[in-house]
Amino acid sequence: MPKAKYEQLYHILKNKIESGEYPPHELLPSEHMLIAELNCSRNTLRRAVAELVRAGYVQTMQGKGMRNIFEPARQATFTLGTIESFAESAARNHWHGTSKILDFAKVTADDTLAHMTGFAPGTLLYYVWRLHYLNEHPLIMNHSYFRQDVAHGLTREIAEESIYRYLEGELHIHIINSKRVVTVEKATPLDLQYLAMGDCNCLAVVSSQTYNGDGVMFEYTQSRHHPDYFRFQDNAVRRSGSIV
Amino acid sequence: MPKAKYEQLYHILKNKIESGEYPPHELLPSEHMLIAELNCSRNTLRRAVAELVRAGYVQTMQGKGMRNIFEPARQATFTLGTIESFAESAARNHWHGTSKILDFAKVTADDTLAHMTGFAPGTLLYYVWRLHYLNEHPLIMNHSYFRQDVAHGLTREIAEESIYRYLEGELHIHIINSKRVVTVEKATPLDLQYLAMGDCNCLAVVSSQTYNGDGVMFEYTQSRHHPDYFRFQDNAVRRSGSIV
DNA sequence: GTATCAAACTTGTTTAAACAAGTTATCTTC
DNA sequence: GAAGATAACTTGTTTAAACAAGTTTGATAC
Repeated sequence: MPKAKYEQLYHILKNKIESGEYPPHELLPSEHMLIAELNCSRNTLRRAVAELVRAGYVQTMQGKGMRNIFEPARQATFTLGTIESFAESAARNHWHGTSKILDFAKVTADDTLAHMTGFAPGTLLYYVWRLHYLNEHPLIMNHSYFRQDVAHGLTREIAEESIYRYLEGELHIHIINSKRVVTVEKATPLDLQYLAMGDCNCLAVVSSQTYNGDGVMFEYTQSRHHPDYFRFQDNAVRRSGSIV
Repeated sequence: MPKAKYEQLYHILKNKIESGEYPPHELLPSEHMLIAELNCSRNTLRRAVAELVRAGYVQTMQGKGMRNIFEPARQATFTLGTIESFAESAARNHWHGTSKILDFAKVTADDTLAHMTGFAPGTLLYYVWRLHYLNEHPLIMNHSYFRQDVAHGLTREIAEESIYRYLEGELHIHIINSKRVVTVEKATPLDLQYLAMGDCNCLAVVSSQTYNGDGVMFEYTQSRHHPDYFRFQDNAVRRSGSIV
């Protein structure tokens, strides 16, 4: 449960939109009415609305109002490839997700690795090679590198369970920010061997750099996804000629 | 040039970060100092900073300050697949981009098309089939559908030039919002015929629904990208257990 | 009836103030 | 010197007010 008031308002409005309490493609009540209904200031309401805009739920129009542009996902939505961990995604969709560690090692970043990951050369790292299964099908292969000084004490046994539960629960690391790049790459022999690709010879690759609460990048992960089960959603807002 | 003050501040700070005036991985001046330097209120500054956070330039840390986490793109960055039009992307990167219309037609959305695009069945549409070249190489194939009542008067000749220039310049349509989904699909015979795929048999597909200033979806485009030249960037911010 | 203007809406931007909460440095106390 | 309290920072949240700007409604004049 979020403690900030604007986050609570965000979820209240989001739920009313998703449940259809606010009719699709119609205008929501005006700011004035929502303020009275939700008992908040205009600024706080507007902050909640700004997040709804960002998430693609409503669109505001100066002088007119805000329109509900939410549409329920049309297909059974596989929303992998987000900042959610695999365990979280699986739980949210009531899937049976399991993982297998293929390798766990301590490495030092050489120039090649440093260039690929963004860590400084010489950085001491944990390397974790994981395979994620969904309903017994191998769908995602992850190559992860964690800074040893941040993810202190990480072991193969912990990685078997959930790395993020250890980082957040035990080490109290706050994961704040994640820069991600999605590309499509030719499948390697390793991909073909482990991912049951069928006759596809390419896969979706999500490279992410993750920062902790101190602003230091502590994780680089290259996530190689079976193309049939990869789906990446985004909502872009354009205003006054500039793209955000 | 953005007229809003917070957008000006955003660009001022963004430029200082990109140019290295603020040292990488160091703290920026505090809000207090930036307010004095930029001659603005705290709220306006914080709005600019919030956009820098979203764009992945800085990371704020309560009690500590804001850290510059910008890193210049390491490889010569092909950043296609954004909300930018192909013409805009090409111009920004000083590339020679050309387009070819393969088909232009007026169609009516049947149930299948309606299901795929999100338009209501029976909607009158323009269909535009385009091929985009970068330095003479065919890289992107677009299947676009525009509502006839919104993109009124669109012709094949206009599409040869720039559709968005017509929509924004002539019809004064404000493009506000674009919902996008990235997937990886098996290449069709059409893809192989037009896109010079080499030995790849998959490609990146960006499906987008674009809304105008009235909140009506007026465009659906399926953009099929040559895998070697597809790159999609994103920055995710996670806070207090919820993902935004 | 029609056109025009004005009033009453709507959202967008900016400033100000106060308090909450997390971090760092300093000073005190032992 | 070490520990702990305190003061002085930092960013985070909330409220209030005023004005700007776009849209709709309705009254007025013709």
